[in-house]
Amino acid sequence: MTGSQILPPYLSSLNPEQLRAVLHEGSPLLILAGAGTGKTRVITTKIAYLVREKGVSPESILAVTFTNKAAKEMRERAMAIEPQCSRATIRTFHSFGAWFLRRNASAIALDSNFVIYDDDDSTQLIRTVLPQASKQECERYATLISRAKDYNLEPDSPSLDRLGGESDLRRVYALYEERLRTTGNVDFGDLIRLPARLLETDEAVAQRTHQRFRVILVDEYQDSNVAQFFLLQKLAAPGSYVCVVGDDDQSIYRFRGAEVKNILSFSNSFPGTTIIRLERNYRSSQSILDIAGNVVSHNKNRLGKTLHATKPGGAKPQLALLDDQDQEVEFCSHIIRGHLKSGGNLSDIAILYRTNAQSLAFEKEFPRRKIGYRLVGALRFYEREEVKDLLAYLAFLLNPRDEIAFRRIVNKPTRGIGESSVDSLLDLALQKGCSIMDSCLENRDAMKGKAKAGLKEFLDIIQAASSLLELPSSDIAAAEETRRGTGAAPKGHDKGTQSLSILLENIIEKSGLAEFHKNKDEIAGTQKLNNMEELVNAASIYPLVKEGLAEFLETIDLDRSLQTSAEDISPDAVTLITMHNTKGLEFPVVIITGLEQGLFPRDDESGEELEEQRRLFYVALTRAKDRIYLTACRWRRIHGRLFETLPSRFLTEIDAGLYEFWGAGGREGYRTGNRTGYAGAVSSEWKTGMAVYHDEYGQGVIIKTSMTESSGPLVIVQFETGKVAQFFPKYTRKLERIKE
DNA sequence: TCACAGTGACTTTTT
DNA sequence: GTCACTGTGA
Repeated sequence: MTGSQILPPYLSSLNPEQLRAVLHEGSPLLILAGAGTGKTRVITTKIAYLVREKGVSPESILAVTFTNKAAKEMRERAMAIEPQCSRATIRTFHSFGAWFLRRNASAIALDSNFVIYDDDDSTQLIRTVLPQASKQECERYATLISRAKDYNLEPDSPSLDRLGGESDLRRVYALYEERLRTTGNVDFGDLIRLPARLLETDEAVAQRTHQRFRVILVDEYQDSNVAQFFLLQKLAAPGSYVCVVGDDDQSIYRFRGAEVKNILSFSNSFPGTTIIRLERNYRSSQSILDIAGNVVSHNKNRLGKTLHATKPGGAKPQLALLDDQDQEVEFCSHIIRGHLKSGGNLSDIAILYRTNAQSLAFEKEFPRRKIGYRLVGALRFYEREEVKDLLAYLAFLLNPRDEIAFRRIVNKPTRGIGESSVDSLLDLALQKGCSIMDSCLENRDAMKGKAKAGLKEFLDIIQAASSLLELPSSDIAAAEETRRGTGAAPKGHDKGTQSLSILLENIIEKSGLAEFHKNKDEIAGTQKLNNMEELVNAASIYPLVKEGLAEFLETIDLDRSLQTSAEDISPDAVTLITMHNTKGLEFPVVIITGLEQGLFPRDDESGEELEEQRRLFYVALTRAKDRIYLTACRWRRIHGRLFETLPSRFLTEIDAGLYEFWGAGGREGYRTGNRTGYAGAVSSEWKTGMAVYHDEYGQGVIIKTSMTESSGPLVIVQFETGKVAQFFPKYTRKLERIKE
């Protein structure tokens, strides 16, 4: 360690590469930080170091991440070293975009009270511009438009065709944009695209922004998309310091527009870039890193780095070849029981899978076996009908041009306002260019019978709610204060100030949503009323003013991870989670299930997609600290049909010796009723030169066999068609020996 | 406006 | 196998 005695403790505890990354200055910096190498530590230390030692003002630092969780952690850890860091802008990309747009709203002809549309809202908006299209078509358009925005493409961009979408994508995209501007709202893509565009076209805004942010840091850079890259370029002035941190091997969001090229070619885009690799891994044992590194080494498109464990050795990963999902559950239960017996906790263990549907088998069986579990990611609180209903009332209060919110709530619960009445009110608003609320007020007398009464009812609800927000209040300044902060949820509001919860309660009662959903709960045994109450609770920390409402809605729109109190009741539980959702997490014991060809990877995945799946496997493997178990089932039920499968090609790619077969080599086998796992039997009946037959591929010859004691039999067959395939012969009956 | 049955679709999802 | 969309009929 170089002169560690003169460094303050927060720096002297870093390893040499980490320290170099923290101290670096004078050129763009790309930190290639492998899994578990202390990436967050480096970036937070760097922020603190700049403020503390280099006299950089915290206000001039902008650090962006992808998730709220990461932003929160980054802020807290930087503040722990240097409290002044609370004044730095540490946000997610999208929350920075929203902040930037509200602050510069007038420069881009937006009302700063805009609401952020989610994917579902976007789909609804497309439905209104394409009334003849089916919901599915509209969803497809919404996805394509969202992707177009990820790639920073406009309706008239020549390369829009490359998205491979429908022929009239341009037309629909243009219609959608026009309608979205009419509502005055923005979608997720706009939160990145519009700030970039504004910085490009408005010299004054650009100058102001460049003057303010002198240091720009981006975390998880491998997940950035083209639009985010573009925004980064526009944010960076000639004198700015740009530092990005990421791991090209962990880029797993291509399907959402993430562009690995951003990190692969960062040094081309920012000439003079210094690259620092962090390869000392503090999380996993060497055996785990060996297999992970071996897996990802099969990718061509990578910058390349090798992780070294600070924990040498460790248990080899174990592969269990199983019959079916029942055995998979049995196997996982067995591992869990064993772990508990040796003094471990349930929360040490994570069961990973590729698709959410795979969690079902575990969910069904674990309660019976008294295994507590925690299902991550599947609960979509904000997508629930009743939650969206209530949020739509709130959105409409904030933005009376919000067509999607209006359509959702005007006749819910039913008040006799039919579709034609809704359309005519909207048409009139569109013609006059006035808000939907104004259109309703102006035309209320022109409506007939039932619709007239219904509309009056609706307007009364909105106006009553509205008036709650317009009470004279001295807290607007306080709300502004919160808003100006770092994006953290407000800590609360002054005593004596009324809470936003009052507004939500009022709407739930007066609108009839309470009655409406209470009835549904009684019939279907659902928890809709409770879910709305959950939202009321969440609103309690915001003040009862328009700004408080805006803050509340933005937090909800941009941070959907908010857990309800009903969750997380069992503190010690096994984690059931998709591989995608594990990014950034770690567990002592990881079981990766469903390693079958057709499921992971899918058979239609090749090229870039296949490489991304391999990276996903890499991410999954590097979550483990001590132990990894892998499972592959011979029979897998998908969409209700039973398929016979082959082990994942990712398994056959791995060098023999990097993992062991579970149950092999005299280890205690396990039994499920009368059946035994396939892995126990090691066969030597397969030899090089042997003629074999396969149902799909026809005749072939074994060109290679591998038969190490620990890794069991593996044969490579060349078929007459020219195809070469690898098999675990005991595992698949598809391969038969041809008797001479 | 609602209830029903037939049809088809079905990865991953930070924001 | 499950869910949600879609169209029909009351």
